[in-house]
Amino acid sequence: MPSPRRIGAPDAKNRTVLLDAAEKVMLEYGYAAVSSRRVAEQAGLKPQLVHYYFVNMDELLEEVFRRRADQGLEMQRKALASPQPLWALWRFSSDPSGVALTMEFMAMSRHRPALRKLLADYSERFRRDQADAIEVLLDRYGVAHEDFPPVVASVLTTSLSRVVVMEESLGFTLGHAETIERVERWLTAVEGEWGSPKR
Amino acid sequence: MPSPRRIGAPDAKNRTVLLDAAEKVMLEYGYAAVSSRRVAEQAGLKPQLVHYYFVNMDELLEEVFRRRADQGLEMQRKALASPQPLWALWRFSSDPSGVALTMEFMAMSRHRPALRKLLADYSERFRRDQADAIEVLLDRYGVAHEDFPPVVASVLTTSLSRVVVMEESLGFTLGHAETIERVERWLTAVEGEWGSPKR
DNA sequence: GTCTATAATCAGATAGAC
DNA sequence: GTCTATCTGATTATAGAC
Repeated sequence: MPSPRRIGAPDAKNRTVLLDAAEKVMLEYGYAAVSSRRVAEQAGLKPQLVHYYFVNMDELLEEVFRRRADQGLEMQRKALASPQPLWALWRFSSDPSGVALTMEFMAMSRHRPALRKLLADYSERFRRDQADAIEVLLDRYGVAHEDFPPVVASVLTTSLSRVVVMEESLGFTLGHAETIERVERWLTAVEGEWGSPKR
Repeated sequence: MPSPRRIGAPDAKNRTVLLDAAEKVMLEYGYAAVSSRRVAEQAGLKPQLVHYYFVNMDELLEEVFRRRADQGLEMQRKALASPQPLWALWRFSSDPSGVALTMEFMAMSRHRPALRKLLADYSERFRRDQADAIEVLLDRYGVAHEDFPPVVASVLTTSLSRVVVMEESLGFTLGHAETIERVERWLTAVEGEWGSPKR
């Protein structure tokens, strides 16, 4: 009943090479281009090796996501513990390749139940970490937020950064400067200029 | 030099059937599933007919986008001319299939220059129409907006509705209720409850 | 003007070689 | 434990039949 095919060790060097290659292909050409052949070509390996290290293409994609998402959670934690946490969060959320990969995975997930579950779970962790940190920070800065739950600030940050970065990648920027200016003006008011913390 | 292949008339019945089928496949299975075979199957036609009516798959995709985007612009105009224009805009922007298709096209566009240009052009028209209408409406409602340009309201509306709808399609809704509540509370304040205009 | 038979290429996956 | 030869089917596209 179980797949009789043997699978390469999780820590084998070529496995990592293939994961890196898959991520690069996805970023550069989109998820639809992540075929065993293209990934192998990018990795400088034979296409069949993809099927040696991963039971199927879905598993490869899931591993790419998991690896990157774990890195992201860690980076976000560092950002939220930095001297200007809200600024750092805004900048982290506006990272073009992070946004691009997230969008690829979201589009892809709509019809892959396993991947969708994975995305939903990680999204929840990202938002929860953000909301928890924002709550502490607003209190520390003395910003009233009885009628502005921290989780709403998290949704807002994610929404604005994602859409602005996505649109920018299309070469469409109408309204971006005005929007970003307002976000950054607020950030400066509570945390000082980016790079020179208030306290 | 030019393609010697003959192409079916733009108003032929089967051409429309194929466009409908392509849109449906895209919505249900994602852009990567829009192959001549799947589209033809959905349309109840032979795969080769796709290549008779469209020079290639990219052209088919472009036509699907153009058709839907034109419909969308028209629907948005109607929404913005309705008795509760801001409510109508919010609801229009939160249409799940509209958002899903937009996301598919955005993901797809990252590496198809022709499609990207098309998307950027239409995005600009959507935003401009929104910003222009919002400006008139805020004045009419007596909402001060010296420091809140209408185009920022447009960016905000698009960002929030898109991300919330996308996340919902993943089954991830943390913070949505709180966010939507605040948007709708504001809409109610300026235009009355949805369905019962203030004036 | 509309559609089909068929070529050329590319995909995922596996059994088996080293 | 690592990799390859190879099968099977899908995909785009064209040349040509009705």
